[in-house]
Amino acid sequence: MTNQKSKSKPHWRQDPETVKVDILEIATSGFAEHGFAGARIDEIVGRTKTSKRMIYYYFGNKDQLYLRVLEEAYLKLRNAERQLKLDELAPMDAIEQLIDFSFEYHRNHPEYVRLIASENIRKGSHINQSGTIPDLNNQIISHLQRICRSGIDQGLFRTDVNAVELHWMISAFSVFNVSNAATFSHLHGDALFTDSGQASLREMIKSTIAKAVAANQTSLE
Amino acid sequence: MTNQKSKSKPHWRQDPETVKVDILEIATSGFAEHGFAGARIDEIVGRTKTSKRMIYYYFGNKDQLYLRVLEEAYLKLRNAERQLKLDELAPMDAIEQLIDFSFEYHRNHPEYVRLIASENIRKGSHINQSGTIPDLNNQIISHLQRICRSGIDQGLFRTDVNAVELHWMISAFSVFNVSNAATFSHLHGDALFTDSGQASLREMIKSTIAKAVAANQTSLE
DNA sequence: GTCAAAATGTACCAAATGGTTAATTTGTCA
DNA sequence: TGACAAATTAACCATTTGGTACATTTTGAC
Repeated sequence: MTNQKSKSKPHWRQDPETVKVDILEIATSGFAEHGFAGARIDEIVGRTKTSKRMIYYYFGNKDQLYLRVLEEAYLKLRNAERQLKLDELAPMDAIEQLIDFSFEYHRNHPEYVRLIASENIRKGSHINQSGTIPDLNNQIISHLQRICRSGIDQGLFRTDVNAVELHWMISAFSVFNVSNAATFSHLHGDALFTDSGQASLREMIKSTIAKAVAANQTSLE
Repeated sequence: MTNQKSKSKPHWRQDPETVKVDILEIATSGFAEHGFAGARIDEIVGRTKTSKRMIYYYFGNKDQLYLRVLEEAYLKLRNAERQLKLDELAPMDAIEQLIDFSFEYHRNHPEYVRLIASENIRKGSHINQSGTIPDLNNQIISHLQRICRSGIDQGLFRTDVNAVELHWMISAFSVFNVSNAATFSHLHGDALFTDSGQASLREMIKSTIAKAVAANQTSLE
């Protein structure tokens, strides 16, 4: 309505960076909302400040756009993860803090979980083409390995704790809690998904994993 | 090539049940493979013995077909689950057997996991319209409740174990193991997804959950 | 100021896709 | 046996969708 259409000269400023960020953000929510196949380029464009042409200009096609979105999502998670100061903590505290972080991060970034769910439906066809993503994810494992080593050395952890298995467990809880919330709460009620339900779930997870990694305290056997 | 095209009269027999089953089976694999949005009616039809018209004749449209596929998948899981004779077992054994079952069932029926993953991307929009599915899923919870009650009464379980939380945990492990296998194994290696890796994962889950529900054995506190 | 390269807008397109129309055959039962 | 409903085939359609052609404007270097 109030657009300056009367001006004879259409007038705009070049701003590649902002355009790219804009596209990437909207595309993230678009793909997260509907999955890769369900997302619509036109719908994404509609919510963008720019035109469809720009998506193809900067990102090539739908697949490449999705890959960039995925890479960005992984990058953000691992960046946040890196800011944790786990090495200063006692091993068990470090693990509990990591669980807290993981649980809350996934919960607060459902778009990350959904992107990965969609990627798994595609059997990882996009992630396989990424050069950057695998590197990022070594961090968390080696971090966990340091913690495990330390816990074992101090006699606090079972000697056979495995960092990858541990990460698998923490991820399973954190991811499932978000990825399957819709069907689970529909089938079994939403008690677990209220704020207090989530808080107690998180505590349960921590104590569950703590018991799983803890060395046997009894001297039996 | 060898089709009887020369015959002037096209010749076929009516067989509604077989047609419906055929469609449902192929549709299951189609939706599981590509998700709801990614599945293509034409592709499904192509693998069917019947024609596209039949899908619409019997199932109405893509959404309703998907709903029927989903319902069928839930039905099969709960049917299999019902055949477990858990009530005859000691509480802890019952839980471990249930974990074994759940873990293996999901692993052997990835299409079930994938259908639900897709359904969650849609935020449960289909499952919400099903009258049959919610009923089915009460079974497992009440089953777990009996086990928990029994375990608590015998002093074997913590008094605050919660059947829904327990089901949440078992599901989280069983589902994540399949739903995120593609990305997880790409990022962290496939050691956990070989036969022996899966077996040890399963054992770890059982002992982890066993410790989580077990009453404190020490009389400290 | 000129000019080429980068950035953007507008209009358009071919293919894919979910769904339908119309006609034909099969089965059933009075 | 013939009429009528159920089952099935084959061709067709409107819309959506990812992607593009082409013109135009902005920017920065010289």
